[in-house]
Amino acid sequence: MNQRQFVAEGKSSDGGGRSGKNGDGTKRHEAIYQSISDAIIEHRLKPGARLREDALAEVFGVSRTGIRKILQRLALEHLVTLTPRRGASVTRPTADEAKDVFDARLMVECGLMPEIARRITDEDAIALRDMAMRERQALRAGEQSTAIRLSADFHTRLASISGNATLAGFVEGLCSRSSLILAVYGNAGHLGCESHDHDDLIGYLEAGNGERAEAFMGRHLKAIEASLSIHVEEDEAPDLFEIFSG
Amino acid sequence: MNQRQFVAEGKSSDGGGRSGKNGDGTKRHEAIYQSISDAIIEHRLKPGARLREDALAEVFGVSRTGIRKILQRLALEHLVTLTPRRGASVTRPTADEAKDVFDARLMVECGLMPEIARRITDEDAIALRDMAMRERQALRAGEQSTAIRLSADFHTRLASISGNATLAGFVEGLCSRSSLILAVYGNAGHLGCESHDHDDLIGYLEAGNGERAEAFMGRHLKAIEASLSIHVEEDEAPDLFEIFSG
DNA sequence: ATTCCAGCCATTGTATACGCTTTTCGGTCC
DNA sequence: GGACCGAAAAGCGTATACAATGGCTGGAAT
Repeated sequence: MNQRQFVAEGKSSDGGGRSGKNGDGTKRHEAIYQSISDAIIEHRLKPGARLREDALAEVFGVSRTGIRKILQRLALEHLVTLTPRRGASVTRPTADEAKDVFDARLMVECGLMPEIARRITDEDAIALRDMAMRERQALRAGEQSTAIRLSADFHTRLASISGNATLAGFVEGLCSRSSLILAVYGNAGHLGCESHDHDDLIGYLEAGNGERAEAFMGRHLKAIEASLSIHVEEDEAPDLFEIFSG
Repeated sequence: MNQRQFVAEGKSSDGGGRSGKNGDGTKRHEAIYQSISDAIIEHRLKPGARLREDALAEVFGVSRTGIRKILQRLALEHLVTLTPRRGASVTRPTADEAKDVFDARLMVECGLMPEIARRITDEDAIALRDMAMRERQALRAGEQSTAIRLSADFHTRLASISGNATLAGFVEGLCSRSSLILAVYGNAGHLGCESHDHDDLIGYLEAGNGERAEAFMGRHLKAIEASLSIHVEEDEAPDLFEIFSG
């Protein structure tokens, strides 16, 4: 069960110890952030998993300082939860949070459709079709991690076509969190955006039919949300107050 | 020009130096974050102002470590810009960014209106009217800082009534950035949400007229955006390539 | 046998130290 | 007189050290 799943990079080239102290550390940290973020989104790190600073520092060959920075960024994006003296763990979204995230996606992604239909280029459509195809392939091959990741990438890429970097960034965060929600509330075998939904959507957008794309995206997201089994699990904090208040 | 505008808190009670090492540091950092954030939103720290880690650490009586954490959080919220070896400075929003932010506000804040009209309570309305009143007072008294802050608070509070914490948080960030945009592109004397717009809006919401509130909010935000003078200042990076390419 | 308490250990929070890069200031050369 | 180059200083990036807290385990008492 050793989590050697991370690429530790060839740190043997460092010689020994703390030689290359300030060697383009920024990019290094960005790569580590991506590694952890990907592992969470692809469910290789499941909700509730503890993320110990020492362990991560050793795995990636950097000091705890850098890991802490990354963990705090992930916490701000709601991908990990930082409990004051307990450290970091992968966020386990609540039912309320899941509803909020999907409501937000419904509003923003649908609202973006008309503008996207106006601005989409041929290259965009080609890239999107490629992603949709790879997603179907991954699903058929049983690679759920890859499929989930590609689905999130599809929606993120789509939003970026709108040209609004702020909204695109927001959608990106929403998609990441949706991946976490799928990990907790998703039914195995029925996950993510199946069938040819994404292909159909590209068709509407290429035709410049923003309204139809908007309606379709609405149904698409509602279908995903409806496929979740949101059992309000009250494992921790069994609501003693409520139980004994009557 | 000493920036002693920050409350340095009574650190004399500490005795001398590094005595209270781990005394509820979390809350302390939260307070420092609020101080800096407020100073930026209220334009006491203007866009472009440099935020040196050493200086901030000394002013607030903590070490650079804590300041760095706060600065990184502010950077993620687009309130400060972190240039790799230069340190932090208050973000100077570009024209594109300003457009993105206001487009995002238009979509999200308007989209939230129907739900807010459905859920608004009497206490909400009272609190909102109070904020609107204080904002008008501040404007009349010439306290622009306070007025800007109250205007952002009003919109933020409004969004929180929707019950969607994710969207409310997004709107909060958008309002903070709007304050920065006003600092750069706003015309003095004509700033922020003037007149009785906010009061009118509360009226529509109390009447449960979500559609009318939505339309009104749309006009309100468009009016603010239109009042900006977005001169595409190309001071830095004088586009040498474009100039000499012809 | 179970529960409570105490001490230890694991792990985070904070500060400080050090190296590297960038900037700025002063001197010299053209 | 101006421009270029070198050195010093200032400030950021990273690592490491230390302190404190919370959980966990072992033991004892009921």
